Amino acid sequence: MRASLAEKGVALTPRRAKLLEVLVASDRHPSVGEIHEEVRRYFPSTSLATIYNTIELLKETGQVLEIEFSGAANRYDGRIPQAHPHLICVECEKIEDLEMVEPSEPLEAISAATGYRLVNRRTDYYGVCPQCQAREGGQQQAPQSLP
Amino acid sequence: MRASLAEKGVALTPRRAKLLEVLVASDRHPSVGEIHEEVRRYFPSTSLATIYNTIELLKETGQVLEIEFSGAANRYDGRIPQAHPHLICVECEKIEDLEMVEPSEPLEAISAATGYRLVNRRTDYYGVCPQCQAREGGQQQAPQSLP
DNA sequence: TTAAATGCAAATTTTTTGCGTGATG
DNA sequence: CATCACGCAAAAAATTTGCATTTAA
Repeated sequence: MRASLAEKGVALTPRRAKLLEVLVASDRHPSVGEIHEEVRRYFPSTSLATIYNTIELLKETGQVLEIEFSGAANRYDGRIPQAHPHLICVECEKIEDLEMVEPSEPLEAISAATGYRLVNRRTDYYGVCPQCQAREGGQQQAPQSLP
Repeated sequence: MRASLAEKGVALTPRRAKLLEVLVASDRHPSVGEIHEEVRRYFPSTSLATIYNTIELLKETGQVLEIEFSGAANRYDGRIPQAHPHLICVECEKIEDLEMVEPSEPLEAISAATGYRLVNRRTDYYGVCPQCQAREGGQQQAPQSLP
């Protein structure tokens, strides 16, 4: 993973190393803001722009998967950067990896049928997680933050 | 469709009727901006806020499917508001419905396995459409606009 | 006439960009 | 000393909100 960065000729600075670590250590699919907070615990002067820049680098080398949202901040998956299904709680905004589902059609079949040169796929399931269901009818829960 | 609005107790004003018409008449998955332009051709004083408001109403009654993007504007599908796969060209930003693919797992199976109460699904394939491939190597094309 | 619909403009939020400084090889 | 990393602040872009006015049941 670090090798990919080296290949690209970009330096693995301490800040970037920490960002990589945060990304890989978390299975919570953190947002840029959350990554920023974590990195700042070790490098308090780190700016948001640097986080965005570094994530851009990682996206280019396919080392992080970006999960886009319009209203809210994008979320990032540094553990399984290949496209895979996610389970998204619409209440607490938790995002989980969903291992059980494999999309039926391979990209090649769709490519052949449509003429598109496919580069990526996104499959997300939206719902209410068990914890939020249990809490239902009671008061709302604040969206989660990193531990 | 209009009945759904009536049931909800909201008025079907001329602007809203036009917006519905634009939404259903187009298979291009227009953005709010594009819808706005179209509606303005008939009601020039229409504001963007009204478009956003009305789309919010339609979302609540499940009459329009929102396709979220972070960088760009969201796109809307008023023809097939049920979740279904889309084919998205990353160059010209065209969005097509993809009929051939049916996600393998029914929501119920995933619900049972995960404990989530699922409400929606999103499946998108990203690639370069045949037209943009043909143009490749040449100059870039401007993103499409409504006809 | 009472409530809903709307226009307008300001505010919010996320992400991008420009520029100058500083670190590093 | 030349390049890349970075902080800072401003800029962009999409969406939401507050408020006053118009429309309409």
